[in-house]
Amino acid sequence: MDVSHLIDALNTEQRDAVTAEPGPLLIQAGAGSGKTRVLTHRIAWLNQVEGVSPFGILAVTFTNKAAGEMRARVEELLGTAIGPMWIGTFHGLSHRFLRIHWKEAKLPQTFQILDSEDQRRMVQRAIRGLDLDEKKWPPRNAMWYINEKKDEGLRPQHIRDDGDPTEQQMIRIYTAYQTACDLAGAVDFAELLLRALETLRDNDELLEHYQKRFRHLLVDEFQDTNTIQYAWLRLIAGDTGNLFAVGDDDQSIYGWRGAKVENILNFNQHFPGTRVIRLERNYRSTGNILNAANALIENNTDRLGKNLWTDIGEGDPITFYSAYNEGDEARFVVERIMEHINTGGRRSDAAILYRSNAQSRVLEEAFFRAGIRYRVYGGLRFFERMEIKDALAYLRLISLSDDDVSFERAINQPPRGIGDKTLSSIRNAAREANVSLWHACAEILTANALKGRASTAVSGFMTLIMNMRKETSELSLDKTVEYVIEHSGLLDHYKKDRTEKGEARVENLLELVGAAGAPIDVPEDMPEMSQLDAFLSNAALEAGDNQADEGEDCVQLMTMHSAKGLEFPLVFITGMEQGLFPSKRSVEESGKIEEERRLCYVGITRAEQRLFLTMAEHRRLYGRDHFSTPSRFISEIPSDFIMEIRPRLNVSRPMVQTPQRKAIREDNTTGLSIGQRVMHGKFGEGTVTDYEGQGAHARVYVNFETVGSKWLVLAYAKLEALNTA
DNA sequence: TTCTTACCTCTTTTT
DNA sequence: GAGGTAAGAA
Repeated sequence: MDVSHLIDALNTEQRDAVTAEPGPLLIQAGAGSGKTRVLTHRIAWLNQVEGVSPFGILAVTFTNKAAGEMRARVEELLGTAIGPMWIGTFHGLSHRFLRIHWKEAKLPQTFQILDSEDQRRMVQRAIRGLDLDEKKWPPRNAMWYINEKKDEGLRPQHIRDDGDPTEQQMIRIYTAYQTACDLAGAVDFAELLLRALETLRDNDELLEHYQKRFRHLLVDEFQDTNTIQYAWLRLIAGDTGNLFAVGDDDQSIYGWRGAKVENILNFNQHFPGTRVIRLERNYRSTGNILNAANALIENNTDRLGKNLWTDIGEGDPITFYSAYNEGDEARFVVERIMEHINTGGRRSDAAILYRSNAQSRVLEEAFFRAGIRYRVYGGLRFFERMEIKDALAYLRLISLSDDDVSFERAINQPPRGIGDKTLSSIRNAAREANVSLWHACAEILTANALKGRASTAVSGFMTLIMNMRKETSELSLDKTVEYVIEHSGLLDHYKKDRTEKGEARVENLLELVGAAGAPIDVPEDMPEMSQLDAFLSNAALEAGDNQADEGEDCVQLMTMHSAKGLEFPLVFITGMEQGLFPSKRSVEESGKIEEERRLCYVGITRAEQRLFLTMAEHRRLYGRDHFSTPSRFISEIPSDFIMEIRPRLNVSRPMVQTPQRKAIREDNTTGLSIGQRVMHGKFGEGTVTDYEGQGAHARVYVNFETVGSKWLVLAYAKLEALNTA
């Protein structure tokens, strides 16, 4: 068979990777080195040359987008559909597994998936159920704790509390939450993975079956795998499976949510005889951009080490612009993009990257004023919108009335006279009898334990749900959705809101009907799943895009995290300020700075031709003023590759409102003004960026060049004011 | 019960 | 500065 189309366009290293003998393989793929191409060609190679059936291949990614892209590209290479191949996200594939083996996993057949918001509510209920103060035990923190433990594969009984009361309390919350989930047939994201892992591990027959079936495993973005994902891979790979891992330790930017770079660094130990292949040739960026990236990342210590190169040529130097404030920064960016457009460039060539989402607003305003179309990534997505979640709650109740999260959401939305008091008596009854809210309602009603009005309202709600179930049982999915938004009263409820927001909500609800009309493929190995359940699971797992017109030619705004895996001819990294990027927190916690630097590396390597770095000397963020020095990352880029441009003279100096603001706040009794350079005996030189308090309590916030920002009490810290030239 | 006003928090994000 | 939650007023 002629397989030249699979290898002809590849360089030597890529070809080595694609055609390697079976066995553990670690591909160190630098940014822009063609890793997706290697992955997809490897799959095609396995199938066409090694004769591996699509059934025997499991390929896993982190995002639905990446999974979809991989599937499409493999199908294109093979010229045929590859339906039975397991290509998907860790969560998607675990979900598929659990739908098939729900009995072994001890789940109800119609188990529901909780998204983050559902999960938070569920944790909140557990906390209230334990009679804990929500102020002291914020649901969100408890949720983080639970997810962290689940991501490490830990159940409450596995956690050692070491007598720590906080830990003990968290374990109690975890336990209560898990009990509630099991009762409601609810599975959160982390649970999908953990439950799949446990089911496989504790069931020899299943394990043997899947180990035999999936002789070839391929993983993308391997540096982002966390403990449980890695355990999942190792379990399925077994001792003889072939794991093909593609990753880049320099692009590991998700340590804060449990990703373990160690999985790459220790790969050899777990898989003896691992062959390592490095892809260092970059096909994306100019020499200047790559050199800057290489020099920056050199400052990290824990690296496998690699150096990107290109023969594209040097290209333009990187530009650094220091703006007066965030408005001036935005203006600079907009002007550069205007120039680009005026010389025939496309808007979609340009990406504006920032560290935190809060930075997008000023940029958005500037683009809006300039009349340039833009698109912001991140934020609320379609299936996460309030009105959509309301409608989904009704649909879930139709499918499984024991779903407590949906019950709480639907029962008084739209308002039907069931208030806190009635609801809490239902909750209590449910907790005491250890049954779902729905079940408790039924019992309360037969026992006649509610007052007249509440009783009518509650039984009215139950009848409504039961009627919906009956009336929609024969309807198609989109007709079901239509029926539900109509008869639940949701549509009328939102129609009453005549504001723009309300109108958008009504539109979204109608769009949901449309979404339900689109065909959804229930994979053939999940035959027992109803259309409705498939739709609901899909809604949770793939929350949908946040903006409809994706194909439009517009400027892209996003965080550096969400830019990973993307590339643009023209890239702006904004907010290059000490304290913002690297973030204040990462400077304070030791060891965090390296991940921050990797994030910067990711940002830089997104650029193909032109890269602009900008900062604002003065920035208002979260309603507070910040005065900053340039990010240390700027100085880590050798001056050969970067060109600093001075502000232009025709820019009217924007208002730095310190005088008025001082009057509003309090008198500055520190004797130091913001922006003042100071010298500290231990910390060295720094700049005053804030102050607070009076007399003996007066403190100043100083941004030191070497140790970052610190609050200092003036009475103790001997600060020497320096003259600024 | 429901609507309105005060208070708190606040990196990064996918599933 | 905004969004979400919690206590007060109609």
